[in-house]
Amino acid sequence: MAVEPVGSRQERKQRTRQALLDAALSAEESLASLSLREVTREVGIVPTAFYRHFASMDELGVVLVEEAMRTLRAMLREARRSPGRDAIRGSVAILVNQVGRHASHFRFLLRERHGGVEPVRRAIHAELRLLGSELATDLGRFPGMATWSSDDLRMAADLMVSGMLSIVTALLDVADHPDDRAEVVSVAERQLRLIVLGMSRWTSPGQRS
Amino acid sequence: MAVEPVGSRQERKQRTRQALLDAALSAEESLASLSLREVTREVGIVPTAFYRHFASMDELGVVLVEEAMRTLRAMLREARRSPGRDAIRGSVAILVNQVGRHASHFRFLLRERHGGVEPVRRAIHAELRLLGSELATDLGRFPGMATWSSDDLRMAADLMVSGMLSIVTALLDVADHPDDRAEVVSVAERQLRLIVLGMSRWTSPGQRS
DNA sequence: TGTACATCAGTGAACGCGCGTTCACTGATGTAC
DNA sequence: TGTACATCAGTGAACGCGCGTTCACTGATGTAC
Repeated sequence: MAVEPVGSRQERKQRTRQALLDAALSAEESLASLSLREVTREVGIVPTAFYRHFASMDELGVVLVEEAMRTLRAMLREARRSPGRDAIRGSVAILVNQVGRHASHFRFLLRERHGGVEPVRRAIHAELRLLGSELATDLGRFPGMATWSSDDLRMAADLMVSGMLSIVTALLDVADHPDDRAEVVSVAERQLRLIVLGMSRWTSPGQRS
Repeated sequence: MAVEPVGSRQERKQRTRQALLDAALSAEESLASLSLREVTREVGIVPTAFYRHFASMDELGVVLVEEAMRTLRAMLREARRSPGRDAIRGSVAILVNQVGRHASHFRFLLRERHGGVEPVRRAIHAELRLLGSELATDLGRFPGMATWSSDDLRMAADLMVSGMLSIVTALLDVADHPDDRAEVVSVAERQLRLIVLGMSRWTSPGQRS
């Protein structure tokens, strides 16, 4: 009783493509030192079949950036509409949850952001800049920050993005040591609290004038 | 008139060793995708001569981590004893200066921190943790922070280290666009100011009790 | 429903190349007397 | 100062290996009639 292949030809192609993306994402090493042959071996196809899906590993890498940034965006969207009460604790909890569920996406972004191959680095860089400007717009809608200059909003947004990334870094570092996670969470919450405290006392040029 | 080699055998060996380190440091790619042959080619020796100096590229990488961390430490030391007046502006100026002078060291640390090969990543990770605890001790000596709990000191120190790293990232990103540097400096100064403002209003558990 | 043809994801052989590492070596530098 | 020997940084040939990419192919799936 041979196993029948499932789905249309198009669907199966799509599945192979996703398997290639997943294999590259889950590798320990950076894309720069991951070979096309390793990826196809992992997926179980012959090396030459790779070209049915991507023109090069770089192209695959750029697609992975888009995929990972979609995860990051979804996380921020969730954090943004989290119920008030204790917004900081809630945001960190969402962060912990999402980093746990999509660890490979976050690991990929951090790994390729500085160490990656040029087109991938450029893609990440562009996406993070975009994220910063979106967040700046969002911050401007907060009642307490309505009077901030757009420059200062951008400054605060970038501070939050880089803060978020360093929290993600710390979470990934303790992914294998569950006992240390509580400590990381506690530090992250206090760091955010300190930043928010600073923001609450900040005097934007718009207000100074 | 042939050029005579300069220095003792030991001195010349030392010079070759440093040339290998410099070649690896200045490469665009991560150590993981840099070949031993590329490095020796750059230096102008035969590949097998590499082994007179290092057992492997990993070993060379760990030495580079030590070298780069020495630069980072020197920078922090300089910032620490910078004249008061405007400590934040002064610290950022030192950062800009050092990143300009030792760009390759900072680029190396950021590149290998997440993307690098395992022993190098581990070395960087350990060094940054150490740096954080040193800085926490220093912060505790500030008059205004004498009453902070050691936990909160560590939290603030880690926040400053990660903030510093993201400023370094931004500076390296604009290394080729001198026009954007002033903007990056302005943002960095305001971010630090915001954090210091938060710290000045922070109530450590030690004070709450 | 059946037939003839087109499409195309995956195959497998082949290629030239750069890689890390081994090994025996060379010849200038250093040391002991 | 001169001689005999030891050291050792760098050489060069050789190896087996995995790499990316080419090419002509196969055979199941899809489409037109």
